[in-house]
Amino acid sequence: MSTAASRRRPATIHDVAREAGVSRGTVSRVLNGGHYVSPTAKAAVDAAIRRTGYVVNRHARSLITGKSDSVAFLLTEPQERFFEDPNFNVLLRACTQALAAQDIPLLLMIAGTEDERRRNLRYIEAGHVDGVLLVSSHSGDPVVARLHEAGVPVVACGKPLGQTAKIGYVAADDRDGARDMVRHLYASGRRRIATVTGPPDTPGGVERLAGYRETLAECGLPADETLIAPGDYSRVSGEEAARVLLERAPDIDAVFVASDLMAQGVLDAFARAGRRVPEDIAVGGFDDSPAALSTRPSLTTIRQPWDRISTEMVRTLLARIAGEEPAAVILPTELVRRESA
Amino acid sequence: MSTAASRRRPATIHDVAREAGVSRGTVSRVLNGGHYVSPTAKAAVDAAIRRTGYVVNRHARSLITGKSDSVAFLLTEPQERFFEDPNFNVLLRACTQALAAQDIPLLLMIAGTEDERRRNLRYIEAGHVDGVLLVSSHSGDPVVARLHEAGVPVVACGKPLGQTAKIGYVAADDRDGARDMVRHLYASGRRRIATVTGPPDTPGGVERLAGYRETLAECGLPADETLIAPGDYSRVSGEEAARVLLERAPDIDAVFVASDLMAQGVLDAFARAGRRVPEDIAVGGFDDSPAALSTRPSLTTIRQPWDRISTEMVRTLLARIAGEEPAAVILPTELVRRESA
DNA sequence: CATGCATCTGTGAGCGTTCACAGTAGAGAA
DNA sequence: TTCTCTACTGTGAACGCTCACAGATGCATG
Repeated sequence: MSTAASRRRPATIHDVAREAGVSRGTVSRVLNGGHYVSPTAKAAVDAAIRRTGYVVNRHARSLITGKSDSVAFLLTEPQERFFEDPNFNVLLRACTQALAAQDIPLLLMIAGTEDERRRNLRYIEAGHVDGVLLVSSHSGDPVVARLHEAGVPVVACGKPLGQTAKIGYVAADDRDGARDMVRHLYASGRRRIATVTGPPDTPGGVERLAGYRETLAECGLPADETLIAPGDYSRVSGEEAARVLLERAPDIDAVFVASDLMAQGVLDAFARAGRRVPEDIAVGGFDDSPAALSTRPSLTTIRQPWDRISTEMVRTLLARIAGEEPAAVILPTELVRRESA
Repeated sequence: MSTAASRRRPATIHDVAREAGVSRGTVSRVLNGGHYVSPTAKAAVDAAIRRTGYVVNRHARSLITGKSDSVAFLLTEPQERFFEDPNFNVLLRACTQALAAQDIPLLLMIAGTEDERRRNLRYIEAGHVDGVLLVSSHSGDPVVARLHEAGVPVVACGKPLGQTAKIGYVAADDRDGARDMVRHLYASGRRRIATVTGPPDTPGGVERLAGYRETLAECGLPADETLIAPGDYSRVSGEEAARVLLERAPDIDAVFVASDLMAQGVLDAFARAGRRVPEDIAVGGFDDSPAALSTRPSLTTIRQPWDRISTEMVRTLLARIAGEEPAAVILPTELVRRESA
């Protein structure tokens, strides 16, 4: 060995027991809640643990309990989206934190390719994790069904589309957020309100468009399909959609864009076309991602409560693991007014 | 139970042995390389494994081998940076992939607060992971020393500053990258070349500034401290630095900015001050982050080979775990010419 | 004084692996 | 034939923990 300290053999529950003058069983009881342990014994064990620097061996524990005390964060998304989309960062970080508070490690799994998906599924189905935080937007993602079939507790981020299986999920109220934004545009006097949608196989794509349509009807504005341009959440798709809109309907005075990233592209396209925002056209985004602050002008948007979404996902998953039924949690969004609308 | 499939008791090595008509030992040997196993026996075991759907129980294995066959990705950074900096995404994803290829799961640990740091260290020092991929930039980060002291194999991303302990790391050639950029600015005719630096307690902050200084000297340009403005890698710090530079040295015709994120801020500030890029002032960034493509004008920058950095980190760590000495790996950067310079 | 109950404690078994070791069979050498 | 060597195989003993169970103690109740 050449490293500084040779790793000493770590203390076991035996060492602690001997040190404290009690049996293994008593130490184990102290470790697991301390019920049926006399105060004296508990104190002795606590002291012994501190003296020996004992830390439980999770492998040994898992071997007998059959639980791993860890959960997977499984991302089944095309790579690009993970690279580009700052939402994942926020979600991932918040989940890690919420789990860390319970001393549960998070295994990060990314299944971009078919091969990675197979590998990850095998790992999960082998029971190496107690549950899965799933981030996947494709409707009909086979992973969802597979996991459900295998009996692995799952909580998805966003409502899984086209899924017959009943699985738990946590989502922001996309439809309501969209309504808020379109109402806001209407309230500020806009009457030719277009939209750039998300992909139709994602909950956000579907729901935000639905919210847009509902609100137009509610405000008495005519439904006009030329005002609807498709996007795929990427920046460039926003740019392209904006070009399409300007060509098809040059008289638009507002656009509700289904993601901030696309809104960046829209702003660029408008700038290049010489349209002023918000004077000529108001632009509303969705997400309140960090990018929304750095656009010029800064972006009026719908805030998704990522911190709450994450903590709810973790809470729901742990409850699920503990045996509760799958539940759906819908969280409210919030309109953030900035310069673009 | 209400879930679809009740989790069946998974097959053990015993089941496979019985099914194949051999002993546990033989199955174990097949699992671990297949040496000293007859072709007949191996075939029988392989078939039995396929039939039973056997997957090794890693807890049982770890219990006896003393290895966890997993590694931690430990991030000890102020939160904001993780949120904002797209580099982490790329690094994290590539590391996950490189590890997945070896069937080694990655535990994500984020130590923003002192409490999280303690918790994560305790976990790592308990031997729950075989090694650590460390992303930490603060010079004198106590985590580095603690891990080294505990004898845990560590590979850092970027050279750990102010560290007496000899630990392995993988880094891009910051200094050389900076030189390339400044030479490029010089070659395009610029003679008043300023710089916005990274934090002085990070390797990137130090080395990129050193490269800048060296190249100025090499080109015969005078060293002028008023041309050096400090930043902290954040967008706003770039904006602020640009303002400072314009005030102190209004005649600058180029700026080398030590990160793309800061370069965004610089571009904004210049746009607001009415300076055209690149006509009046050329701007060069560093990182080639996704954001570099979406600025207006697009950003000329230095590409850090994140994919190679990640694979090298993983390779080095696994070698380290296998008993090799710590090594330093320096990877070349590349100048990416776009519109801003 | 026996009985019951609640609280506490120690003991053995077993979780699913790997590893060291003992053993078997067959080939080739003496 | 006998011995040695190599290729292969099976068997117990661990690894460090939890869990079920059996005892032990003290106290209230009949």
